[in-house]
Amino acid sequence: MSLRHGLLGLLAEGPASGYDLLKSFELSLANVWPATQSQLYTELNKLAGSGLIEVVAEGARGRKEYGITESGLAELRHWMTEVPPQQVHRSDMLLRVFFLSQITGEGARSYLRHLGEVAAKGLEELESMREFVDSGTENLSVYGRLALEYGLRLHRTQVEWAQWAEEQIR
Amino acid sequence: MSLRHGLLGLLAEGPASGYDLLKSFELSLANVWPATQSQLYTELNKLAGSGLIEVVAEGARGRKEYGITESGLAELRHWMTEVPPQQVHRSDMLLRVFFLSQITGEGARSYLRHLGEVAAKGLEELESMREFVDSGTENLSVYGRLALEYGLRLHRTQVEWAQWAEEQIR
DNA sequence: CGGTTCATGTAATACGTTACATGATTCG
DNA sequence: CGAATCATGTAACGTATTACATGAACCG
Repeated sequence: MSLRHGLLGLLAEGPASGYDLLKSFELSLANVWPATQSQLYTELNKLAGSGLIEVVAEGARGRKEYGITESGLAELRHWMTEVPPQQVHRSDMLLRVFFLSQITGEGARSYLRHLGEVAAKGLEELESMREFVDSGTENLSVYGRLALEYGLRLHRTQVEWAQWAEEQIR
Repeated sequence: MSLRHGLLGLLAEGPASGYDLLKSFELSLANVWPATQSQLYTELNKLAGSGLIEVVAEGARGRKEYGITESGLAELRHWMTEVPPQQVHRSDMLLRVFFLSQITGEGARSYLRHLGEVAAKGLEELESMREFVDSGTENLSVYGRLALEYGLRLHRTQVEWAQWAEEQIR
């Protein structure tokens, strides 16, 4: 249900085409709400159908630029302020942890080590992203920075946990 | 695809009915891989159909006790060791953070405060869960403890981040 | 004997992924 | 003029949620 709100949120900052929005999802929202091309175009048509967005311009190659409508803005604000955020995260990574007794001790340690490495790699990426953002060439909002910082802290936590967890298995 | 492996993992520790498994999902796996009753029974039938589990006993009230088969164990281990964990989480909570500029500063602060409170509450719950586990009455595996510790650290991180984030908006 | 718990299933709907399909325009 | 990029869409399939539906057995 939130792809819809991701699109509304982006369109609230200005008109854009499906193609533009896809790029935005790939760049800024990739870690928060990934979406496929297919899903995105379908949802745009649904949103236009229900009047939350509308085509404001048409360009070359069938390009359709969408703008958010008043009722779209209302829906966005309603979602922001009234709809309680859902706290359900599925994690196949953690699910495996529950079943580590099914493999050998060395297998378990190597799995946890791997998790640590992956998290460390993700952390590095986010750090270079922050440097890029801080250099000023890219204008990420204050709020984008908050989200980025969340990612940084989360990854650090995971790196530390993975190290700790590996040590527990002896 | 991982509900399947959650079921296999639980059945690897001993036979159980759909009803039993549902309780296990609600208790131990609720924070890692929530599943509904409907989904679970459907998946059990699929698993039995493909020979990864089998009915080992039938009880009162149509109770069917399932056991994992050799090929089920093989599939579980394959998933544990060969299939790379997916690192894709969607978070409507963070998505909202990206769009906080759409509401007032006070609205934004109150949202972040709320996130902190929710995380703090979750943290408390996990802490009492740990106490319960450590008291020894309940026998959670070493690996369950690792997952629990992950949850604790994650929640602490979120509490701290929410406080920090709220201070950034002035 | 009546309410709770045990126990299993189906149907409709929504959301997400992968693959398929097509074509216009720009740029070198 | 050919490759890359821009640009949009559909179809099939798998997974997840909600609601509906049913009934046996246990316990007080």
